[in-house]
Amino acid sequence: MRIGELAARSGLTAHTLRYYERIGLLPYADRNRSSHRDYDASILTWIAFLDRLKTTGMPIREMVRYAALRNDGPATQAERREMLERHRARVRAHVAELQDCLLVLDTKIAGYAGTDERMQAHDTGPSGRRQPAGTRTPGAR
Amino acid sequence: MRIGELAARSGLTAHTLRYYERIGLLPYADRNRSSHRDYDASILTWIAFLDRLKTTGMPIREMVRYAALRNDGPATQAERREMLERHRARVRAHVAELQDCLLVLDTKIAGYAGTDERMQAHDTGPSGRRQPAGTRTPGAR
DNA sequence: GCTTGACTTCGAGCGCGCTCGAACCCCTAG
DNA sequence: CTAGGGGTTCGAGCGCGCTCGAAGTCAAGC
Repeated sequence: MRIGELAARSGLTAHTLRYYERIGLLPYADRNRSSHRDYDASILTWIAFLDRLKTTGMPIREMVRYAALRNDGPATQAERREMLERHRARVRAHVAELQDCLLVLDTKIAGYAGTDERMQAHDTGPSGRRQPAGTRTPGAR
Repeated sequence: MRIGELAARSGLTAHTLRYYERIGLLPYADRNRSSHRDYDASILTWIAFLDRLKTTGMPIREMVRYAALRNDGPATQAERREMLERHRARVRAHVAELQDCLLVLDTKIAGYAGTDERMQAHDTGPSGRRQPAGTRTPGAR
């Protein structure tokens, strides 16, 4: 597989794939006689994993470190495992934080909903309330 | 409150606070006779909310847009609400994606754990396993 | 034989979100 | 009167993760 096809199948651009090779995220690819990169399909698995690390916010230099360890063979497994465990802990913490923020967003949005109701009530006159007033969360901004 | 104290209480630097004012994230602060910014404590609530938006990955230019709408008064409430709803949807999707990634990480880490056991079994000989294999939770989060 | 298009290397540039330093001002305490 | 510490504006710089363009090579199809 050449770089164009890998780009299509991985969702990265050819530019990015070359960049990743340059910085050591992807192993140096074999070249054919025209010095075009010739990829094995198995690289897709690795790229997919890198994508997971990226999505979860691992900095590139850390991914590079992981890639280097992987390259160094089985002796580095313990260290790789520790890296992933540390990373997992960070991601879990981040998810918890996001869920916290989601609650805040919910409250805020509920506050706007309450305002809508009051405006609607105003528009349609004192007797025109469509929703009971109690729907609004009192502490909402 | 002057900028130094606000910095201390908000966790941002004075440099960042000035930057935020410059780009419109924070309202233009009143200056005292020495042209030092003089903040009201209520600004802390707004900064805390901005922090939530930032944590959840809202781009600054969008926060600036939100801040501008807020500044324009009640007429913009519907639009602000929509912004927050769209943002909430993105955050929820992102959380789901992260949870997906966590499963992958779990699997990967479990794989390394399996290797550890095999290595330990090898180190200590066929009869020397320290932990029953069943201790390992295969699908653990 | 020529065009086309996918590739190569190389180095510069970009968008984001700050971060920092220079040069200056003002207030207070010793 | 002076030193120090906090503030001011302004514009440049930085780290990250790409992104892009220039200039050249090569193989296939007309």
